[in-house]
Amino acid sequence: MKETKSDRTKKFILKQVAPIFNKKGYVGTALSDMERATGLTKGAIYGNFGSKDQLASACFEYNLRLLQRGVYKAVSTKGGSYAQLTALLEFYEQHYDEVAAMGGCPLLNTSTESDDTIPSLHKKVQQRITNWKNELNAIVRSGQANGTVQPTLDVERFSTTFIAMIEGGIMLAKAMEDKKYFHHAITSIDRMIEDELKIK
Amino acid sequence: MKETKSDRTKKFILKQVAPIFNKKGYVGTALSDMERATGLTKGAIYGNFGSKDQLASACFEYNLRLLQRGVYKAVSTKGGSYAQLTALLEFYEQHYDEVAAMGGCPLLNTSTESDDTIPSLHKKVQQRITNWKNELNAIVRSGQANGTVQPTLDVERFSTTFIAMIEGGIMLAKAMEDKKYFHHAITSIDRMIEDELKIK
Amino acid sequence: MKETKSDRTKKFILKQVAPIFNKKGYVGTALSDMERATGLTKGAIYGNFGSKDQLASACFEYNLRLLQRGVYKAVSTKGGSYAQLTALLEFYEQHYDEVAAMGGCPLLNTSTESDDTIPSLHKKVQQRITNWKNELNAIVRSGQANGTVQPTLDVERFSTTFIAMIEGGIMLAKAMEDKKYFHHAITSIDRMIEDELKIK
Amino acid sequence: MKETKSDRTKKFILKQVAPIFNKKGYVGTALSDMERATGLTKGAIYGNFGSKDQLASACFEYNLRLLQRGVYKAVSTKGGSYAQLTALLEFYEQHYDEVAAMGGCPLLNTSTESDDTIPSLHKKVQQRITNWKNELNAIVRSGQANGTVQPTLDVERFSTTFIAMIEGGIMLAKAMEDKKYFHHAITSIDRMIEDELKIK
DNA sequence: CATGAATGAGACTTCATTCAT
DNA sequence: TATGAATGAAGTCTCATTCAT
Repeated sequence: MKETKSDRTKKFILKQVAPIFNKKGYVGTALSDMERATGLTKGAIYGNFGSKDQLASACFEYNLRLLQRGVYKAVSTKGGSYAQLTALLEFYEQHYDEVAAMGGCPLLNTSTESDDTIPSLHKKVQQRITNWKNELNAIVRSGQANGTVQPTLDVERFSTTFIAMIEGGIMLAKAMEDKKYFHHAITSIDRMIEDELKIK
Repeated sequence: MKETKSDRTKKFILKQVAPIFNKKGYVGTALSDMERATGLTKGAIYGNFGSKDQLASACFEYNLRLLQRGVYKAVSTKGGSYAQLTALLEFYEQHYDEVAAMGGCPLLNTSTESDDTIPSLHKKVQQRITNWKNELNAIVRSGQANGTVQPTLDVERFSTTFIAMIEGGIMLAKAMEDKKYFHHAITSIDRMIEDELKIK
Repeated sequence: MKETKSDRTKKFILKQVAPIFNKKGYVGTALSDMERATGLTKGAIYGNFGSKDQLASACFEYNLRLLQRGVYKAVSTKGGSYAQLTALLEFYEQHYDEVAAMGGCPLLNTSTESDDTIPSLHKKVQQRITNWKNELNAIVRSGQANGTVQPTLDVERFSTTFIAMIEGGIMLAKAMEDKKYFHHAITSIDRMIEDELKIK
Repeated sequence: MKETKSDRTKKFILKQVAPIFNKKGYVGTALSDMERATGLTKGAIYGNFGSKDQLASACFEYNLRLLQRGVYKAVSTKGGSYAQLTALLEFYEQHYDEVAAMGGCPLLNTSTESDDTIPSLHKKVQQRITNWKNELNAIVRSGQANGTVQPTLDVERFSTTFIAMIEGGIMLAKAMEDKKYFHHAITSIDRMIEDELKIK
């Protein structure tokens, strides 16, 4: 099946509009912003996505996929829980500037804006967080299974904390406009792995 | 000098409007929302605060003061770094429901909305984060001074991570609508204190 | 009868507000402008003048009286039509800068703003124009009576043209921000007197 | 290129709105007035003109073009300075009722409202006055060149006075609601031509 | 598929005015 | 008298959305 013209336009719109949504938020992003960014008319945008809502959802997923694309590559080549977790941390640290430039982590941004007000986005956020957590869980549990990770570890707590530190670290670094805050978070996750996962 | 009627009205407006700003954000909160919440007219609101901007700033500070009022009390009665840090964690955990009910942590919410778009709020967020960090630094350093805390600890990293975990934990718990995610963060901070601060 | 406090306040308000009305017009002048200019509150202004309308009327008269005060002095000391007319022209020319600084001729400004929209002011404008014209008529007719002015002159046309040139000259000078345009008008009136009034 | 729908709507809006601006002034004309006059919505008006300011400017030019269209025709068919000047005066006199009906001379109205407050309009007024004056200058100077007009005449003063009398005359006639005041001005210009331009 | 033009609701803000104190 | 506080209407402008072409 060939890629239709519509498919190409859709992708183009997403590429231009997704970072705006991430920076200015759902309510803060106007269709006029999108017209400016794409050079298309409102009509064209509505023709390709049925509503602001649907476009916002698509942008949210586009933004996340952008980040995840690299993650999979980084992790999948490694064997062993520690190698994979370390690869993750390295990946995040290496790509912080990109994330900052696109307006921060879409999960964090969308989450704080949508949780009390925009159910459709809120639901998507929940799914993504659950996925992320499950992947971390899997990595750690495989380590427990092959005896390289502390069997008594509360895996859920570890994964949750891992995510919390990444997101909290991004929030701090973005707010303070200084990536050292994110670096601190990464270092602390590393220490947590050392202190809580390693078998001494 | 007595409390004027204007003072009372201002406080009343803040009390009614601050949680709305925290839930719906700066852009998402309309003056019509405020009219509904206060029973006052736009004119009255503008008479007491000069603009949406100024009211938003005042609400941000109101929301934070609300949280901090209890914190000071909780911490100031304790002696010793560990007791103070533990008191903090206990306080946060005990008040999570309130924070969730008011729409989450104002620092987190305001930060993610304002960092790319609303300079006046962004600046206030930076100040508050800096304050919070400095207070944590002070607690830990006094412990180092009296020999109860690891002298080699990177205090800045600890405080930063502390905040990141609190904020990341709130974000997760609110997004997932399950306070256990916040509890995990608290527990992990506790472990971090055990592993990194305690002298063995 | 002593001047009451109310009288003093009224005068003070007029003095501060009248030039604003002249510059910004009736619709363009807001009560907030008046508060700023007087340091008084809306309530005080309403207490002394019952409405924006009444205050505007009072300001119109205040502005005109300001101009006329000097005119009377300048003319009344002279004897003879020519001397009086020349005194008038000299007076206008000497005071152009003041008039420009106060925002132009109140008659002209109020006239163009009010003629299609504000009956109360429009009526006052008509009265003032009529007065002005009658005074000019009287000067010229007394000259005709004592045989110093052309008896065949159409006095009404002369007086009308006199006023039209003064007002048109002010309009041009203010619009072009160059008093030479007013000077031209004065010169032309002088020539008109020479050509049409003088008996050769 | 055909006339687009937008062009037609723009013209329609101008036609309906321009006289309102001329009568009620820039500040006095509200968007609601325009909605009423056109039957269009605010959105439609803003879609065709970007702001009240731009629409006001366009209306000012529309109003003037309306007047000038006839002037050119009237003058261009005549040869000789006197014939042209007389044609002008005749034209003005014949069209006074129209001008009165549209709210007076746009140059006069816009000038007195804008000179202290609306720079964009003020600038346009200056340009138009300059043009008008230059055209009159050209007519008179061509007469001087071919020896039919007094060579010693101060042409600038003549043209300036011509305009001042037209505008002053309109102001008086509109204020007094009696066109005889304008007629007087026209007659006086005629006399000025007789007395100052003609070579005896 | 995309545009151009329009809508109607609602945004933030300021207006003239009132009235208890 | 004058103030402080409030009102309700109206101001300009932008919003998301629709639909004929």
